[in-house]
Amino acid sequence: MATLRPIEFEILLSLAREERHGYAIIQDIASRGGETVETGTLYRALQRLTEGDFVRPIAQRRVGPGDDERRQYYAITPTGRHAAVAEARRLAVLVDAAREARLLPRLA
Amino acid sequence: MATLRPIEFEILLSLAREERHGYAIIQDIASRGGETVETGTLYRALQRLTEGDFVRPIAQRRVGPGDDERRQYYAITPTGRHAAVAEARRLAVLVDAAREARLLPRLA
DNA sequence: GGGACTACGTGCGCGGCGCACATAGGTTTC
DNA sequence: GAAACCTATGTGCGCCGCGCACGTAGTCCC
Repeated sequence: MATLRPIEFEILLSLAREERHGYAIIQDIASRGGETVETGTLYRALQRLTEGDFVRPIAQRRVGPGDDERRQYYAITPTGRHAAVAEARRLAVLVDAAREARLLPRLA
Repeated sequence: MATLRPIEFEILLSLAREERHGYAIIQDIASRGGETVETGTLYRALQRLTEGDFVRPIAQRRVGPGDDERRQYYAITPTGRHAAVAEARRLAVLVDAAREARLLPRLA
């Protein structure tokens, strides 16, 4: 498959830590970077990732206090994890290159 | 301005090291990552970057042996460098997050 | 003389994304 | 108590970035 889109990598990264529902992914991404992810962008990206078997919707969830039954939880698949690792490596190389170009300080 | 597109960051990163012409940028990017950048994609991205004052076409060049007069050299501008630094920082944060998610080994 | 490489560029179509909007229950604010 | 906002998921529409193909043209190699 081609390279993951930035938004797709963000989603996989979010799900690599723990299973999350769509809205929680939006908040997680917002808490990291500054960029706000539009709902349309996110839910459609989740659809693509599901179709490509990078992500798997979780059938059911215990409904405890504070749980919203509207939520659809997602988990990362082995395929998704593999792709995320590859993309993370690519980005790490890019960051190293940025250090060599003195865009970032060495050993920060 | 919005976040730099991946291809735009790659170009700025390439030009941050030294002034280059379009075709040399393609080769530079190809030598780093695996992805081949299509000519249409690159030259149009260069146009956008020029219009946004991230990059500046260099008027003239000494024509020595091995120099091709068809070449159009580009240099990164202060604006472009600033944007590239911001993007590099964002990516570094992302890579750190990938380490925390155990997608990458710590201290690699 | 056919092919590969260098170098820059345009034309076209697909699809991803931003923005707006729909729906709807819960909570906070004046 | 109504208006505003938050949570939560999703669709519709239009712009435009990108991949792919193609055009042009010089050089070099066998």
